[in-house]
Amino acid sequence: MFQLDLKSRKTIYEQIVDNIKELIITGILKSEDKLPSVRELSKTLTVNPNTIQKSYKELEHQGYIYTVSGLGTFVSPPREIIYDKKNINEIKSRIRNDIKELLYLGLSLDIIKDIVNELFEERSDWK
Amino acid sequence: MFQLDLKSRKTIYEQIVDNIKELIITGILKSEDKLPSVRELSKTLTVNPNTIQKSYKELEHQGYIYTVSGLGTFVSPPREIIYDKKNINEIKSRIRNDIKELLYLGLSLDIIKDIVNELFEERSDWK
Amino acid sequence: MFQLDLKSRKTIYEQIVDNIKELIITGILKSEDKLPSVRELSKTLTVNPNTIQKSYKELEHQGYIYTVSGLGTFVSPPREIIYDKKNINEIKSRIRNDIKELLYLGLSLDIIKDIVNELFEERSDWK
Amino acid sequence: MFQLDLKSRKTIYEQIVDNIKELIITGILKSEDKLPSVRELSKTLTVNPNTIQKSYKELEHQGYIYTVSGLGTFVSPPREIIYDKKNINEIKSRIRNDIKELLYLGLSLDIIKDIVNELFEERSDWK
DNA sequence: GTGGTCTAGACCACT
DNA sequence: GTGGTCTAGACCACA
Repeated sequence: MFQLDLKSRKTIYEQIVDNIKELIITGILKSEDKLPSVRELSKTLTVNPNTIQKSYKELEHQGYIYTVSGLGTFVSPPREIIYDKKNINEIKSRIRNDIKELLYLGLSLDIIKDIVNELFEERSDWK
Repeated sequence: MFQLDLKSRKTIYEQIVDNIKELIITGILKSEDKLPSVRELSKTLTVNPNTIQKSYKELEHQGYIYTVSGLGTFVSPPREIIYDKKNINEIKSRIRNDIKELLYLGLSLDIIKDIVNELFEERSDWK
Repeated sequence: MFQLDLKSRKTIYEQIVDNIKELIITGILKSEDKLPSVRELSKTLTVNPNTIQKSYKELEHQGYIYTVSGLGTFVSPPREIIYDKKNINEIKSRIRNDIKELLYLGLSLDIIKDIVNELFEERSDWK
Repeated sequence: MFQLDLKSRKTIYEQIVDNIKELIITGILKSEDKLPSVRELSKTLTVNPNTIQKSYKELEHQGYIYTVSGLGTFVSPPREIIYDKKNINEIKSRIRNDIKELLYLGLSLDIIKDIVNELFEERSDWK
């Protein structure tokens, strides 16, 4: 399904959340698909079940998945994903700061644009 | 100088690092300017001196400031800031994550491109 | 594991850094080995946990170890150690200073060369 | 005479001691030469007189210079420089560790030898 | 006055 | 249990 990077500064639980989000966004996991059970994923990732549990709860909270007790956990239909203007502005502001920092490091605007376009390329195939 | 946001999820020391970095990047703090002493900033922010020192060490580590023991802490000249792939890749990776998050939020790639281009417009006049 | 020398002019945290580095370099601590937890080492050395943590952070910073919060601290695989000019130049500069000091002590350049060659002999068999 | 590097991690007083030592070793300052007065050097280096004072005391303690009150400070004749076997072994051991570290960083013995020889070249002209 | 180290002890999030 | 942050307060060396 995906791999964890223990050396990353990200928490394991954050990585799981991000990875599953990514799988949903990219369409690898589709609406109403069943996610692996907590125990199952716990085994395949060799990670404490509590950690998986917590990740699922977070994803549920964010609207990406839902749980039917006794049946399992499933991917939510797309419409339920939260669309939040405040949130978008926060992210925009973070990107603004990163651009500033790159400029400060001596990169030219053109080079920075290239870098960002590179990032867009990474995504351009699947959406 | 700046204010801390106690409600933020960021740790105090991270906030201090980010704020000072911002002051340096925007040119409000210039090369060879003296930063407030550990104790001084500690008082004005009502934060423990150890926490300030940790922030200063992190900034020093990142190459933004340097320290003369017994004299104080100063802003590094811009060229000395570590201009290496590691640093740039870190920022690149931050932007990558932000783009992902925008996608999670349901924005299309084209809209995100527009947003980023907007940010570039903001800068195109002053560099 | 190792012992601290309270008489040394080196600070405690420097001694810890140097000792652990030595254990890693000599291969006594191998890649992916778990280091003692902060609290554990704190007890065995009868040193404050903060001091241990500072040492661990410094080692992480230098690329010798990595940390998984909640799990523990581990030895990095060798390739990941920051192999860059900065690191090597630092060591080079240390050796330069040592050569200077030997000259201060009245040794001639030739005698110093002999001493260094002796050190190379020690290694020539095992690498 | 020489320049201080404020960005260095070395203390100012250490730098002064090292620099003057170097001048004596290289023969630029010769036996019985008069050193600048504390006040004078204080001005030319724009450094606190106490710092100069302390440096001179350290150099006197190590046998490199001597003071005649009312007259000034002078370079000691060469024979008085302390020759200390214990000290030499300590330095040797430091170099051994540095070589180990370079090996660990992935450099081959031959490359390390080249590096060290480079350092010897730096000195080969003046002794 | 400056930064640097260290201790003791508390609290938090993650596993 | 693990590491990470933070406070309070002490002591040191250097300028």
